[in-house]
Amino acid sequence: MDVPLPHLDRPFDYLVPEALDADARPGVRVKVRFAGQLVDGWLLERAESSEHPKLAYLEKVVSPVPVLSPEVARLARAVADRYAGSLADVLRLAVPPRHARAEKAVTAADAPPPENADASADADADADASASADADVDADGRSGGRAEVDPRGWRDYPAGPALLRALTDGKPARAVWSALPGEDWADRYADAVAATVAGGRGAVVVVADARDLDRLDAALTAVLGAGRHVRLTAADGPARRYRAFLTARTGEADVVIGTRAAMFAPVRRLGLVAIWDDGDDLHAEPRAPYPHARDVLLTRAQLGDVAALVGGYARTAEAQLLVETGWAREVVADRAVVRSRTPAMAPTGDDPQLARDPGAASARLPSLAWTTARDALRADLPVLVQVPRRGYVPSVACADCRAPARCPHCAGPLALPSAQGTPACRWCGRVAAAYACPECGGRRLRASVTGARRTAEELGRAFPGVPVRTSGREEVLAGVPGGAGLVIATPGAEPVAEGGYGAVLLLDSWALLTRADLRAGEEALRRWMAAAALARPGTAGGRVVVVADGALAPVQALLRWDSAWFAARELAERRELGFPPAVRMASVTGVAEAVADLLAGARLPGDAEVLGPVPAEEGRERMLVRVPRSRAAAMAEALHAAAGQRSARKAADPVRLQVDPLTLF
DNA sequence: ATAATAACGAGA
DNA sequence: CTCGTTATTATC
Repeated sequence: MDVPLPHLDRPFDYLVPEALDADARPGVRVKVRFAGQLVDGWLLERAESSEHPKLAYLEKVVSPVPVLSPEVARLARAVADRYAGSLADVLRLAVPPRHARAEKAVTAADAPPPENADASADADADADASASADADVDADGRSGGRAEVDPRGWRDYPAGPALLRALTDGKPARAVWSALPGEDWADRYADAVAATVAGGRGAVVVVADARDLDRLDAALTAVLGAGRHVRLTAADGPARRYRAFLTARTGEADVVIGTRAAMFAPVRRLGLVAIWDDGDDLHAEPRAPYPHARDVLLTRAQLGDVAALVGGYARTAEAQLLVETGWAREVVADRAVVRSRTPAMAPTGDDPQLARDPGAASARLPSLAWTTARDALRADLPVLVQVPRRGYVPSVACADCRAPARCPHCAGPLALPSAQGTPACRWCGRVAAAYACPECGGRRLRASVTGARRTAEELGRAFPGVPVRTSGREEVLAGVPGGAGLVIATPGAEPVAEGGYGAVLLLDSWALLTRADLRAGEEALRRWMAAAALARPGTAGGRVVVVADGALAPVQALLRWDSAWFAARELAERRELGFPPAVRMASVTGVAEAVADLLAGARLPGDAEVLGPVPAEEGRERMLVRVPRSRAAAMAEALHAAAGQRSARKAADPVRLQVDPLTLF
């Protein structure tokens, strides 16, 4: 039933009228009379009999195309359960809205045996190159005794060739991959997909944004040719999206790549799920029940005996957990290879007062950063400058060592209610009157508001006569030429430079590191590594300057190019503090009475801790529930059931449930 | 939204 | 005790 009410989150039985018998197959969209009105629904399965005494008839089959495959139906149920959500909400994410014209075009081209004509004169003059039903590989998949995929690109990683072999052999290998700097990750993913396809199976690959998707698309086209894979992304609009979806559903394409809209893509004989850069917060779905692409894909792998590949330059704490629990194996390069590929890296002091360097016209670049950039430009090499975007949440940090201040009781973030007030915890509300920094013993606190106001002009003035390009929110550059030039980019928008950058400057790290966020360190490292990966190796003159204290752990991890070390440390710390992914958390947000009401009705597992309240956006508050990972399912079930009770009695004020919310503070 | 069902209270 | 009215709850 396509209603999001949690108390209706279960199947209902209907009679199938004779006339609809043929079309009423599992997976089709239907309309049924429910509580007097016509509602949309999904036909999950046909049964001989029903427990229910008086059944109504199915009103209509919306379309005979079974858009919900049994595999995806099972996955959607599992995702709903994990996230304390309703199946209907997940299905809304999993199956794109029907587009009748696109459906007609695809089924018309599909129903008669393999026809080459692209009959979509009506659809649009779409340059849908990757979806064209071009014919050298046919839909029978098997594509027989195809030679093994050349593992050359994976040879830098001792476990790499074995991974490709396992994929071709159809084994459910699970890998956490740490990419080397300078690695062409899209080519490596294309190898993995090709290896899977060579074994007669399909693949789903999810990336964070359109730029990564274009890169992967190009790499796959080079390896597989056009027609074998299809792009699935919400940015393509409803018609194209639905069309790509159907192309996968019918088995015409057995590889689906896309942004998180693709995570539920119905691929036949699925053999591999993969995600690139799983730390990017674009992988978190912003609509209920807020599933994360990594978790959806891993659930899919788990349910279906499917291989999984989680890769990035930086490793997340979640990926580290997969490694430490033995669920996945790490695929990493030897230290010697890492050293030979890494650009020369150096930290430099970041105190704004130090920036009054006589050589730097802009007075904002520390001298090491300035000279490094100058040298690269003189060598006719491009220089990348990474500048964080403005608008990070202000928080409170130790005035002496700048460690974020945490509550001694529950490790929540401290905040200063007023300039001269006493710091208080934003989670448990306790006042931390006698706060002493656990790092350095300092007793003074400061508000860490970031004032990063650097602009391209400002930096351009520091290097007169050098062409300056910017890449950011409004306009993202995919690539820049190899000669001398300055590129100013915000994190995630760094263009690839031909031949690699001669220098990469990472500025304003302080703003990244003091963010009131559990993932601040991990996120800073992720962004730095993504930028540093674009530099030439040190042996070819590539240099990276990070404007940060070299003693800080994320900086250390960058200098050594060792995000596995950092992720392990991070995960250990989260175990200590009781933070995800070491534990499972859920947040309950709404007006105070509603939140209290829901929690009062929730039969939470005995060892659940309830933290809060914390003020949330206007008038609302937020409570956090924390359980050991072994109780995760029970917690989700209890919260979903409690939400069901409330919706059944039509409680007015809505409550938002989020399992593993992206931000905790 | 609407129908069934349970709960309740007044009057016979 | 029964009937009529009103809250409650399930909705194939």
